[in-house]
Amino acid sequence: MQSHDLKKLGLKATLPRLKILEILEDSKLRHMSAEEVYKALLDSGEEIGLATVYRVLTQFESAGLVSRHHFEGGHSVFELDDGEHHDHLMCVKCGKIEEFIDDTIEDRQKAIAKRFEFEMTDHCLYIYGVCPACQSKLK
Amino acid sequence: MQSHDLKKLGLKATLPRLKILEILEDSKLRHMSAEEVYKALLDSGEEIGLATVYRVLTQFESAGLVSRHHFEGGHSVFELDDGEHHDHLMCVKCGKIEEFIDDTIEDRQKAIAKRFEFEMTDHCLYIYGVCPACQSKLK
DNA sequence: ATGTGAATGAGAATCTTTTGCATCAGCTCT
DNA sequence: AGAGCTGATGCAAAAGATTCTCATTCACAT
Repeated sequence: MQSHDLKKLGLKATLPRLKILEILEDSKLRHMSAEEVYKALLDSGEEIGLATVYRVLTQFESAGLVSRHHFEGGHSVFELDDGEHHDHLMCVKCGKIEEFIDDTIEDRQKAIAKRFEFEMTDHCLYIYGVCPACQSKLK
Repeated sequence: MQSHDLKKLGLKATLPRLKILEILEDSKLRHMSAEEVYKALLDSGEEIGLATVYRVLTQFESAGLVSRHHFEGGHSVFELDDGEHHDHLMCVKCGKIEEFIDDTIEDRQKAIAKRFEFEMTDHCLYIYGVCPACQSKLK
């Protein structure tokens, strides 16, 4: 992501914003909490305040750059939004996350929103379970 | 719910637990935050501490009596669990919640968990949108 | 009725997120 | 490149949600 991309979204291309984007792009974790982003910034030698991380992530969310999820723990995690909607499958033991898309489910959701006459703005599906690796460990 | 039902679940039939169950059963809100349960208790003249409300709700969750959801706001809401799984459709303007079940979606979810070899423990689907009433208001 | 371990209440503590405010840094216009 | 306006940042304090500590009380088997 280049600075002019931020500008297109009406956001000044400041150093904190660029660095946070960089972290989100480079991290092997696709889903990071604000705290994790903050720690990653410190690790890469950037002095950026936690409050700024929260502010920037929220702005990115409004701009459609990232999406925010509330998994079972309660607190927010963020992931870069590539424009492709997808749903999540999460291991309740180790926290591993798999992503998937299912057109049948997407269609049914639209049908349901229509049946209740809701104008759908968003939707999310979380499946929780025990991943193969953790199943083996338990034996 | 009678006191012997709590005992069956391995929970002593204490006054706070009985009162909290009563609130959950009687409230017109199917989904209540801990704070809302606490206020309802005060309104009905019960002196029960907020910490107890949290503890009891968590115990009820473990016992399978209630389920906990994290809607977009982030904080927890609880609803009595009648054993019937269902999903949620929520108005982002007024907070109104509709419930539904869709067997097709349920089946697809199982198929997806299987494909990733996850042992599914739970799942939830939230559809967010604007309800009919709020759509009219906006015009 | 009585004893014992579990449950409660009150407040402190913790965790996550937001906010106020003084300072600083992008960006636009010379 | 320089000046100024405006929004962005950092820090610390605040706020909101939830959990924990611990002394006291209560439910219930005996």
